[in-house]
Amino acid sequence: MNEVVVNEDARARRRRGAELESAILEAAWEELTAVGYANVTMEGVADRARTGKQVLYRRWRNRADLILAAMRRRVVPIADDIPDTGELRGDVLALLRRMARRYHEVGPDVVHGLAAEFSDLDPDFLAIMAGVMATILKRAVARGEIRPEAITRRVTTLPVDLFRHEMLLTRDPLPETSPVEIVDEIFLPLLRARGATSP
Amino acid sequence: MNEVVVNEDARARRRRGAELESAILEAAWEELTAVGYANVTMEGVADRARTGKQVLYRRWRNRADLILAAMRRRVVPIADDIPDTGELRGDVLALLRRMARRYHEVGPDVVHGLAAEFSDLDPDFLAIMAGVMATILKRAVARGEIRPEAITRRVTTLPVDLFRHEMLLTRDPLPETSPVEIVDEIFLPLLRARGATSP
DNA sequence: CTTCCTAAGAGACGTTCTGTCTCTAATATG
DNA sequence: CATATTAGAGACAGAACGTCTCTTAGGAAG
Repeated sequence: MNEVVVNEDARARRRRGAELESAILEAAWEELTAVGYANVTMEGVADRARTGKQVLYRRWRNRADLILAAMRRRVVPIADDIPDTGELRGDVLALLRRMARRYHEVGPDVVHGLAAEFSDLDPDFLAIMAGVMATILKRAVARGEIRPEAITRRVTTLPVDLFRHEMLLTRDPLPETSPVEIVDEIFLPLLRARGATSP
Repeated sequence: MNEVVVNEDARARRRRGAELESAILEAAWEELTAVGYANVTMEGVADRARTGKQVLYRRWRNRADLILAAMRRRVVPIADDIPDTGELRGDVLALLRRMARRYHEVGPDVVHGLAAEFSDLDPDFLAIMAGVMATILKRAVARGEIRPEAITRRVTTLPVDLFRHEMLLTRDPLPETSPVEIVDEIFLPLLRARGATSP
């Protein structure tokens, strides 16, 4: 008894470099969705990828780094195309909805797990979102929708910050209507008060 | 060899009930500040409190519950006295500053650690803050500072949400000026736009 | 084709912490 | 004084971490 089934042709093959890395990240993602963020272990991922722990540790310092890398592969970079609907309201709405889509793609469990592990957010990530909003606002200024004096750092990041607060700090399912509420109830009225030109 | 030093008079005494619980929570807090949130262990707390792990597990289900309890003892309940400066601006500022004081009392490491462990916030806690803000706004309405139609759920929680976002989602030291900026740059202009009566 | 070197695959290992269990003796309660 | 709790102490099994070692596949170099 205790026979070792060698699974011959599959076992002979030995993956390397990028191919192996891909397989590991794929396995990590599967493990994530299978057992949930809290229960992902290096051993579990290694087994699923049919490799050893050492191979994982050679590439990522720890669990969090590995999971983050696995997630990054899954997520479409958000700064690549900045919404441009020809109207401020549409642009901001599109941006928030894109955030919501990402959130649901990745899954609340993973988002919360990662937010927990890293505790603070990647400053680069915050800066990227601020940059996207800055561009959107700049275009609105160019169109004459708002006056440049209305814009401050805090005003710029307001809608994204509010939406992020809602995504990360509650576990309730994200209401479909949040982006519209944030834009119509908070952001646009505020800009109006701060001297936008058009109603 | 292997002598057991009995530390006679201190060892004879056996604490119970509330006294023991107090000592444990005190020890947990000391451990927290000594080794940092991530490195607090049940064993460490038990040793520091000169008791056994079982005594801890009899009272709290796990590490997070224990640390939360230790923190709660340290923190002045926020809903007990609602700021009442006679002016909306002063009230909101006072509330945010009270949040900041708590944050610094407890310490960033602990706040982030707990936020991480629980991932989402205690819904009760969110509700309490919303209630405090609701009272502040109600008083402002009574004074004629703002019109009741200006108030929505989202408007009510706005300043607290923004400040919380800043406290929890960045690890940068909290700027002294944030409360003023949130109130003067965002919250009051928004209320003005939504039909406050006084400038 | 032969040789060499890097790193994959496999698993053992020491460590730390968790949470449970067990035993005894101190102390509160009646 | 008698009895029921439960504190104090520590052993224990289990999980997971991160390190180490060993053999050997497979690419690179001659």
